[in-house]
Amino acid sequence: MTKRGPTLEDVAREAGVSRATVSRVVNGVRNVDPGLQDVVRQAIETTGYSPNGAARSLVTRRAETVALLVSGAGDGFAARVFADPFFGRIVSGAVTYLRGRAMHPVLMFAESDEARSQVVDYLRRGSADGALVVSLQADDPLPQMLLHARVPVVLFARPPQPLPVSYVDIDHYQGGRLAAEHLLARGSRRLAAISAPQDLPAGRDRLAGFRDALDHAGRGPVPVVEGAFTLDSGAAAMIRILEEHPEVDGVFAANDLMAQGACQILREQGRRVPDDVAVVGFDDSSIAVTCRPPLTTVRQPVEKMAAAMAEALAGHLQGSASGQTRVVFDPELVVRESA
Amino acid sequence: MTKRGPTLEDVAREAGVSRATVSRVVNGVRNVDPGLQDVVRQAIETTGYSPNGAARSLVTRRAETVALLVSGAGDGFAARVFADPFFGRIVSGAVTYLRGRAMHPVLMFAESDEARSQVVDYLRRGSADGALVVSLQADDPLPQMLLHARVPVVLFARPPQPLPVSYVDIDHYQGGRLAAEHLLARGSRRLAAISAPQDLPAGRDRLAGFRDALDHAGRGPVPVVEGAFTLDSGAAAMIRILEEHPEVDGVFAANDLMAQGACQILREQGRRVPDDVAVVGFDDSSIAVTCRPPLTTVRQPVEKMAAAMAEALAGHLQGSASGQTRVVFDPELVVRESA
DNA sequence: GTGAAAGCGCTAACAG
DNA sequence: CTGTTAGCGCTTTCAC
Repeated sequence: MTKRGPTLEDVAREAGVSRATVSRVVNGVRNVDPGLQDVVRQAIETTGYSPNGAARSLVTRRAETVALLVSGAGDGFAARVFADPFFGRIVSGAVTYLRGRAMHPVLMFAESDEARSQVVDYLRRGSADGALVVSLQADDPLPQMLLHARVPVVLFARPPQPLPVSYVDIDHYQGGRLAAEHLLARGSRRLAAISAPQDLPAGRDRLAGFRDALDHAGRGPVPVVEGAFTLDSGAAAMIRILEEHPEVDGVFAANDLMAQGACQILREQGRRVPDDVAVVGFDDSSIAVTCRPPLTTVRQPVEKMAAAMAEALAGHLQGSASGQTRVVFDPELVVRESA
Repeated sequence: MTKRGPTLEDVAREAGVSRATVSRVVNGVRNVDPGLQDVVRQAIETTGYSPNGAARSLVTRRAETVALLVSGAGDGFAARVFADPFFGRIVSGAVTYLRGRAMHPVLMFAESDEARSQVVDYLRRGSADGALVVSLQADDPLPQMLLHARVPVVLFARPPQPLPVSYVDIDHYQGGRLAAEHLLARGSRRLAAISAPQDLPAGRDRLAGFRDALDHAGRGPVPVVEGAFTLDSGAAAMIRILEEHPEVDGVFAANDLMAQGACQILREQGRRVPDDVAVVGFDDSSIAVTCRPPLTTVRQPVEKMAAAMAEALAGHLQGSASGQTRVVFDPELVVRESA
């Protein structure tokens, strides 16, 4: 690693100009004679020069990098996170936006106290200019830690506790309503819900919207089993619902992965989807398409949301945005075969 | 962003010592009086000091960061990558190893020419010290670009063209044999294969091992349909196999995702797995467990392989490893229900 | 329009 | 064991 590439100095010598001029050319600052520009560019070419990021960051105080943080807990966290295609969409959306602004996204996992403090450290050191964070736990301390460390941050989803922070979200309540109304409209009468964790605002809102729509239609209270966003938890919830309410003919699962688990159980128990039991999921992740049958689901425009997060962060970084930015998107029902 | 945190200088003043001493304490260099150490640590505490990464990197020429590159092509690449749990395991393994060495993994996608040059740029700038790369395309130019830029790199899997580069892989040929022998041993006689892309060494080797084992057992040539590692391609291949060889009673799919696609088709066409048609997958990803029925599959110790990659890279970085490191693991058959 | 010079915050010899 | 002294490679006033 004693590979010391050429520096500005080398290029300047080669081009017969000063470091300052080379710097201006490299950074596209005008006020440089077009002729000289060519000479410099030529010199850069022949020397194979590439600017040193550390030196640059040291003076500009910018790393041109933003951290994309996924926070949660447990062993094999990265593997579990990737099990839900949801995250691929977030990353995709963020990457797409950032790429155009020449910012580098770096994905990091914060699944333990150690990992969290390493992440905060990374930001405090200035290795990244800000963070986009997706938090999977209600009691996740990461957002607070980041805020406390004065790191510019934008969250995916409104945090469980009120925090002076920017975030991007969808109207989950409305999403729950959409699911209920669709099930009702197609004729399902004995409904049940596999909810998201109720310590998450999204979980509460989706369920509240679902329930309110049902109440509004005079379709009283429904059985609810709480899931954990995983395939297994969806399957387990479905089993319990079938035991306790064998007459069920419509289920709203708070994400697609749980809906898939529910479908598997239904099929195993000989119920046809949607003929015997209709199933509505949430997210419209790739699972919705590959699931058998393909899922009717409430779509979150995740890529757009991620792009909005990146945009908000970029705004904060260049100081054009003050205070908190909060963007709430509308969900949309996507009808496929499961309901 | 005019937030200029406290510097070494500030801490030194607060503690009444020189910058050098504070630096020593921060970096855990001994030769510092224990008493002074406490004073310094106290000063760090009260000032809320955190070292500046750029300044440090500038002199150490190390970013304490390694890039984890996933290279391929196409729209929504990140989303597709995440659709295969395989990557979660790679990330998991690498992260686990790196964490202990206080190195930060940064995940980046290189799915277009633009993205690739940005990635190379990132490395050339010194923002990361080296790269672990997972390449999904036979003609991927990224490894070459990295090598050319003199970036320390370790690949996941042997590259299609011989390259003077370190890599970690498994014995795919042996994996194909394991699959064939298992299918034969359980009594399947009319076999077929859904292969991986044949421009990939892994794809060729898996198929060769499968075929050779069959030949060896006197079970002649088998129909082969090439897939693309995706669920859909597995399903499509299965459909074609059923059309052309309805008598098939055993299938080897070159990864779990394609095996899952095959299982879905088989079920839809009224074939029981494994009773009518046995299916063997490859990878032992989380899909193998969640698939119905759970897949018998050839396991790649992906987490260990990723850790080995990180270890090899770390070796190169500290200069203790010279030339290329090549590690080849043995695959292992995991028997579940599908065969 | 261009160059000279002053750091950015840190580590690493080198003295003492 | 501790302090002094040089830079690391770059951007950025400030003169010219």
